[in-house]
Amino acid sequence: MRLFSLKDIAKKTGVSITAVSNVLNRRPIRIGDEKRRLIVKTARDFNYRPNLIARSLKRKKAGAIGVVVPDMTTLHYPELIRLLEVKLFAHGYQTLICNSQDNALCEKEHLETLRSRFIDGLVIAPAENGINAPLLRRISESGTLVLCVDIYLPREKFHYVTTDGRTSARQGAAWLAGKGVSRVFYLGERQRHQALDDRLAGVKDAVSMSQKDIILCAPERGEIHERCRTALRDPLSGAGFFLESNRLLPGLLDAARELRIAIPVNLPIIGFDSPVLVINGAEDFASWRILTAPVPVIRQNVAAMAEETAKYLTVKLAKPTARFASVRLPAEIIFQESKT
Amino acid sequence: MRLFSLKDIAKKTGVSITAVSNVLNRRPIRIGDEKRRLIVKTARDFNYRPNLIARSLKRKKAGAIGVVVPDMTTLHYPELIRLLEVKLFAHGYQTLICNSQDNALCEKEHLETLRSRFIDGLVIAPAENGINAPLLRRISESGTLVLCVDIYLPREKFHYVTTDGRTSARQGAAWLAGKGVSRVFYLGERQRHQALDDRLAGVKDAVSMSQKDIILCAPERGEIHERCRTALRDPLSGAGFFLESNRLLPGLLDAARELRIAIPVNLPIIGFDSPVLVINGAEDFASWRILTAPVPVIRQNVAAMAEETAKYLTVKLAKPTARFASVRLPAEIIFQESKT
DNA sequence: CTGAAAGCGCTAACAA
DNA sequence: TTGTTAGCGCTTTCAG
Repeated sequence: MRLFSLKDIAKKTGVSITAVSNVLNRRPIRIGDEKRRLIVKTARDFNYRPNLIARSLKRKKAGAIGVVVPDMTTLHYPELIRLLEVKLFAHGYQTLICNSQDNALCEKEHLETLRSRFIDGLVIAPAENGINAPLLRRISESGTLVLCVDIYLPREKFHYVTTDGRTSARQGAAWLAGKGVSRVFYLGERQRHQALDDRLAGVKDAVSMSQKDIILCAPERGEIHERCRTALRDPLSGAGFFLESNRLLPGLLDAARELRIAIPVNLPIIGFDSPVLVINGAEDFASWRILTAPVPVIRQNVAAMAEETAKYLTVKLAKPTARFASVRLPAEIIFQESKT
Repeated sequence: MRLFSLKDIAKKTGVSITAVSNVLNRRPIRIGDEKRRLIVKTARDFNYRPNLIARSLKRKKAGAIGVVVPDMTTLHYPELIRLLEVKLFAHGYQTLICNSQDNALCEKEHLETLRSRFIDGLVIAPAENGINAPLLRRISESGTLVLCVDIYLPREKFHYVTTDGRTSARQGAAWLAGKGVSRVFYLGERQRHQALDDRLAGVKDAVSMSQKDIILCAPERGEIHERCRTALRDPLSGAGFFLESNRLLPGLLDAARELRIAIPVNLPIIGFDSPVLVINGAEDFASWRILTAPVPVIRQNVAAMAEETAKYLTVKLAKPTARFASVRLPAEIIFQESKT
């Protein structure tokens, strides 16, 4: 079944297709009030919706924004995407969300597909530290707005919206030092990118670290458990942990539980992102109980991130000459002391 | 900048556009091996990608699936969407994910937009108990495959993939009874739909309930806290809670903590979906501590849900005559006894 | 002011 | 076997 088209309305009202198009698109074209009203009325009566595909083909713009993230279920991405989707839809843009699974090939496929759909803008948290940067450059040069979010590529000219990880990490590490921690372990992701390196740099700014206290793992609980166990077996006077992301926390808790080290009382910790404890069995539960008091959290401002991203896109798409600087948003440190 | 088009290739190779189209689309058309190779080679050399917009306009199919859910950040939706996206992309479909915010108007807007983009299929967890069913019917009649997921509309003819909530709820409630619970409180969502009513029905199948022990709240922590406090103030010999969804758990824990009722030792509970405890402050932490042992969880099989959904779409799109029955997937009850 | 007409890149029916 | 051609529904230019 066909949707109602401009032609149908033109036929019904006895005016030209052009006239209908002009009226319905509110173009500043003079036309008789009589006709205008008739056109608007018929369009409404028949619930006319422009065929966005035909329009895109002609305009070479789809009214859509592509969003490519490594994983839409972890960290702050779900929330970021949700906020973005709502804001962009309010501005008349559809959002095409893609999972790159932190895999450059997969990301490339998605980018090519998005491109051949004429997206107007692309928001990306690049996979594998920007291997696809050349492709991104081509996309950008072909007229699509490219904006990095969360993960940015320092050697590329793309604008970005991210968190000022270095400053917050410095503050977080300083807090650990203030708690009497003399040996800071840094627990981070094996797969690196600039935004993560910023955090590590921030910690190094605040406290002196030996290379072997930097533990980089795949975000896989078993591996983290093992690496942390090894680290914690040493006599640990004055030890503390800085977590690059609290999504690594479960593994650390597993290790602490095994070694019967209560956190944070016997091992102060601090990390990025709110700890999310999913109870999927008695094992989980036992590990969570090793956390005996609330720990401070470095929380990124996801709402502001979405806000800035949406603003950049909508403003710049409406007025390509608008100037923008990249944004590094401050994170907030929640020093949540127990009040029990 | 324009992308490479069929015409460009035709010009470069000196054959007709049709020939190029046929070769590149692997249509069973006889053509000289010489030419075929040349075409394929030039296409690859210039990194040709078909203009999907033009193709959609012609075919009236976009190679895209719309997915509309009430909220893509809560419950099992993020995981479901992720799995779907990966599977569908592997089959050559792009996924358009939309948030209806459980708001019929917003949902309607999204549906209209999706429709005017010629999606091939629509996966929807309908908002507000299916107010937009007539629109869905129109979409279905206009040739777009419509499939309900998670939330289904019993009075409509759309196929669906959901969880057999009634059976699992019955088993869960029976477990409570087995634990010596003689008075089951049912904590559920105020906004109803069939899949939720199924759970309530299941509980009623297993235990007799008085109407006033059914507590229906907005999924808002403060309100839940208050309602649960009221319920728990009565002398509560033999009380237990059935949670329609463990996303309501935080409010219950707040109330239990206030009244110093340890869960589950003094108040057995069971509920749908894995409990997710986000620590966003000392208050949260204190409330989570009132949970002193693991509790059983009724876990929906999200992977199977995504699997069935993707299968339905891909098979039925490839072969519209294929017959399918709606699916009610069994949930799994995780009786996670503590081993500490 | 108004409308006819060209064409976006692709597909498919039809000629040659 | 191959190529020509007529659109898909919309926008936009250019005559009337």
